[in-house]
Amino acid sequence: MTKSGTHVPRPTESELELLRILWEKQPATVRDIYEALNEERPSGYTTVLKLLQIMTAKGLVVRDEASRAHVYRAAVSQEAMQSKLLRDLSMRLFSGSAAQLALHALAMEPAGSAELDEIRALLQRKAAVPANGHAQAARKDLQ
Amino acid sequence: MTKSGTHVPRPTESELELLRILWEKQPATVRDIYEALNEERPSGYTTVLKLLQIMTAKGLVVRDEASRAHVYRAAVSQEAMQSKLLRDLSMRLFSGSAAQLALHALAMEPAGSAELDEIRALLQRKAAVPANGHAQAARKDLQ
DNA sequence: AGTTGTCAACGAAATTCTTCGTAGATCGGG
DNA sequence: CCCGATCTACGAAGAATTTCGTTGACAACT
Repeated sequence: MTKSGTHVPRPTESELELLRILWEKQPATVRDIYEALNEERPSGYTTVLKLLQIMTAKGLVVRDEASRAHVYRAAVSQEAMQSKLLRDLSMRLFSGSAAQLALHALAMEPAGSAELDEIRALLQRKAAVPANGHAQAARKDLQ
Repeated sequence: MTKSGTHVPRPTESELELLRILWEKQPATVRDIYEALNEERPSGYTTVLKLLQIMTAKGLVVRDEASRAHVYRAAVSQEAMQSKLLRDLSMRLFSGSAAQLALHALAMEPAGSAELDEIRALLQRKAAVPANGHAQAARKDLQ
């Protein structure tokens, strides 16, 4: 029973590790993922398999069972998961303010990286469209 | 044995909940924390006590056993924990780039909030002093 | 056809997390 | 001095997480 429900749960530590690999290399078989994971840390084949089965049940990944070696894909995009976990952390530790979170993250960052220019551009855009505009488009993903 | 070692571990879900309360109200007794927690969700007194004992062993909180009712304090400031978990998340999900993380967080945020001005100011400062790295993140963290 | 290798499924052990009941010590009043 | 309230410590149950061994199916090679 594949719990075809709507809500994608928060991945655990290990599950997120597999998702990272999937976003990089999907579609992928258990063996693909197993080998990629073992370039980062040692792990058994059936360990990976079991995790993927659990993740399938949770709805974190989807699989194609057509060939003998099942083929897996992430059920959510990396961007959606980033949004989800950021919102999560901002609730948990930043009084729900993603802007506070961003401010803190920027303060930790060395100056002069290319992303800072992107951020300036984003702020410019936000200033141009005062007080809502993107707000909705930007927050349609979670839940 | 109180593991007075160097590394403060990542708090679990519940531990972080207690830390949030402590940052707000410390120093606090078990009862203080218990009552504050129960304004958010129901929980038993000994549940809170046990958690605090575990957190003491982990080094997440420190306690003063002078009076009969022990008095607890967070062992790390909220800012330090924010940095720690942000770095964590950026490693786990943003290829280690806190700037990417910040960019994503900002994109989720409604425009026009007061924090955006702070961020503009911060970027201004970073532009003025290029390539200074961690100088700013090093500002007062502990109390 | 028999042997060898790969696969998914299952179960289960080890660990961590969460919750709370119970016991024993201590304090304040009567 | 005894009673009830409050406190810490201890242990343990239940859930979630992480890991992997074993089994049976299937395939591929000889």
